[in-house]
Amino acid sequence: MQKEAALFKVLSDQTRLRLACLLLFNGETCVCRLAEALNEPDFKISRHLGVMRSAGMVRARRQGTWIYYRLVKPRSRLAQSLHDFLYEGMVNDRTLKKDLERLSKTSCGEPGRHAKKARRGEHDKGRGAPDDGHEG
Amino acid sequence: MQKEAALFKVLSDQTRLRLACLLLFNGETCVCRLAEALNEPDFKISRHLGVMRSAGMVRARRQGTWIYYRLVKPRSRLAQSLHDFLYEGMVNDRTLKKDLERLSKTSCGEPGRHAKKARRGEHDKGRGAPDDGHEG
DNA sequence: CGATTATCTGCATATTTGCACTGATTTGCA
DNA sequence: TGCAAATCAGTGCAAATATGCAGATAATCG
Repeated sequence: MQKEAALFKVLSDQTRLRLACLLLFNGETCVCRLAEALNEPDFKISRHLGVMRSAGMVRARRQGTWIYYRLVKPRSRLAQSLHDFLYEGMVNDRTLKKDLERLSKTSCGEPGRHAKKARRGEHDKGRGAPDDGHEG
Repeated sequence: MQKEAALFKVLSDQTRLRLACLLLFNGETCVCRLAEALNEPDFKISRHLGVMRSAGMVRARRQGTWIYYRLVKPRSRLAQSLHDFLYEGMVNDRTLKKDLERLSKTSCGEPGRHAKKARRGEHDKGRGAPDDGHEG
């Protein structure tokens, strides 16, 4: 059951859990928009997505300059249960709602959008609004 | 969603995942029998049970010399989903079957049983059979 | 009370993990 | 080919975690 423990480990990090939820509720999304939605630097998001990909939880697709990530379609009963579990458990989550809200306003430089994303060094640290402190 | 991530973190350790499964499938069990079932030293099991208890996942009940642990009854939809998820995902797990098998043969000194448990220093390290390598 | 059994805790150590920084790679475009 | 933008990968550091050992605590029995 090493495999299952590893699955839980992937979701034991809040950043990765937020990413998984965003992909679950928003579908395929590119890295830069995810970084904006979470208000975190891109290399951090990239790294966590790499962890999730290594665990076989997400898959990447390249289109031009951008790389789009999506949740792997559940093939096993276990994976389907996990998706259901995530969906039911998070559908009313406050952090997720905020993330989705930010996501809807993102513009990562995709064609037809204005590029205005958080640059390296001016990310989340030290903000005032406790968006994701606790909601249970 | 810090709370949910913490829940996943508890189960991200294989020892704790095995304990959770044993409690899910076997019900309330005392520490010594759990330690025998997992073939791990008692203090290690005690530590992990402490982590699970701090997370609100299990509850302890003292009866004489022994302390019995059980999974907390799911009260939220999320917790119920997690139990279902665990049950469905692990019911056919090889490691769990071995653990349950060992558990059925345990005798931690409870009234009416013969005491014959692993002593400190002679636990699992360096066995030959890869019981829990991978089974999915 | 003292001995025994079961469980928990303090301390030290090894491993793991997250994070920031930097450089390399890939892609688009002229 | 050369340049710019975005993502990926390697390194060093600090914090968190797991583990082992020894000792402490709690309950039972004689």
